[in-house]
Amino acid sequence: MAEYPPFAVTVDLVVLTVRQDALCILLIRRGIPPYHGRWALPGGFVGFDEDLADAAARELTEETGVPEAVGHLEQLGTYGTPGRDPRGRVVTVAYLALLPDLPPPVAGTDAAAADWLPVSRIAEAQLAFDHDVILAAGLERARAKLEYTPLATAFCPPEFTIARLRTVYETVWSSQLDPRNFHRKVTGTPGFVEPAGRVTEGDRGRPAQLYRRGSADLLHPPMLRPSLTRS
Amino acid sequence: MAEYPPFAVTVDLVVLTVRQDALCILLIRRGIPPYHGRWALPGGFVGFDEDLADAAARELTEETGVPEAVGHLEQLGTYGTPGRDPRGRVVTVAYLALLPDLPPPVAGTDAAAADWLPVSRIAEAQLAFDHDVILAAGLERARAKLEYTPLATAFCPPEFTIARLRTVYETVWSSQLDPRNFHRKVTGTPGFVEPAGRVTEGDRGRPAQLYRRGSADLLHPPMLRPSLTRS
DNA sequence: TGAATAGTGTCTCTCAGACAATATCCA
DNA sequence: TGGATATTGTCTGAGAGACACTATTCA
Repeated sequence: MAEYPPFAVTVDLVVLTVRQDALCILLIRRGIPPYHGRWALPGGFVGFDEDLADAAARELTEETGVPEAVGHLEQLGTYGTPGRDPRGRVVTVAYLALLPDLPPPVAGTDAAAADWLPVSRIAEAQLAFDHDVILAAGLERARAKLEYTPLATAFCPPEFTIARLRTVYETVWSSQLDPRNFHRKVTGTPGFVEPAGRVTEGDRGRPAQLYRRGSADLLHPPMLRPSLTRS
Repeated sequence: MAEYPPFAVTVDLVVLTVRQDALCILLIRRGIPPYHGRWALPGGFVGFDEDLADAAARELTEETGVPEAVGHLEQLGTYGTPGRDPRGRVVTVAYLALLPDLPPPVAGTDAAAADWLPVSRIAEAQLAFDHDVILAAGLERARAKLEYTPLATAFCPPEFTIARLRTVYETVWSSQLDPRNFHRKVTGTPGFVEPAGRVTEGDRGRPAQLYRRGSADLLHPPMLRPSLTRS
């Protein structure tokens, strides 16, 4: 292998959550060059004896403190254009994480600060490296996956109401959904959710049934984005 | 960067085509260790100043001789489990290529032989490395993408009949489709195909209109796999 | 003419979307 | 009681699947 050019391999994370009716992403403010002071995706180098998915899970836990079983983590794509990192030839494997709303993150060792930012305000943020491209891919992946998988439940706590699930869809898709049709569709899609047997308390209005994530990993029929329905 | 572990980065290709009503994949028989004599995905090391997609396109052209504009090439996923390559720490970025039927491939420099194998017979083939996992991912990606994109046209020559497009779907999905409903659906989906204005000649039966790929890159409504319709 | 394939029309069933109506809580 | 939210029911239109029927070629 000595005759082949050495690459550095990193993982970067697009960590999304829904908080206060806004789709938010976990970013760190870089404390070291390059891009010192800029917002960037959390991430880091892959250990020589470490699997890629393990490295992503490790970084996610380091940055957020969430146990690995919570939420959802999947590979998003790999970015390796020469020159994307001024330090050398760095190929990064991007992962997408979907998490329920969490307490504020702890700053990692190489981060001056870490915080949730609404994705609607990312345009002003001037992300480091090619992280704007990676983020865009993560957002589109998340929006698409809500259509045909039950991954919206990854944004929710273990038990949640249909209305909570609906706000997840509305937030990620930036569109309003009819509460009545949504309710019928979710409960009518086999394996999407299953009743927890309990109800909410203390809110305004009629108490809502609580549900847990179901066993399906593919939705039939899928939930369709209103914006794409018109052809 | 000197303090970070050096990786080798390769690209591997899942190259699919439809020939003689069988879904086939381009494989090379390895002429050098490791896995000497085994079938493997075509691929190779990424140049130090080369973009990942460029490396994939280069390998594809080297192995098949097709111009880059023909067919479809997209990133599939990245595989980097330690130990997946006995030569060292190799991370491979897999790409998926969909091509029209082509003349037999030319053997590359590091391949004792290259040939199209029906995917139905891959189980016996004992692929090298973790290429069976990568192939499985490529097949599932291809099957899924036929549902909501016009990529079935990538398996066809520039001008094709609806029946030809239908055999592509039937071959990739391993299921029979009603010719009449298929015709109505394809021609009724805006941007999927556009008439070329010519018809076939010399075949049995009524001549068929020829079509070209349309401008859409997403199908609304999508084509749905019969096997998944039942829920 | 008959076999073969291309393409159209029709029917039914399911489902998405609009929205009325009912249920059950809190103030 | 009135406001708010949850949940169910009804209607309509679009589209999928089944399949009869017509169109056009070759042998």
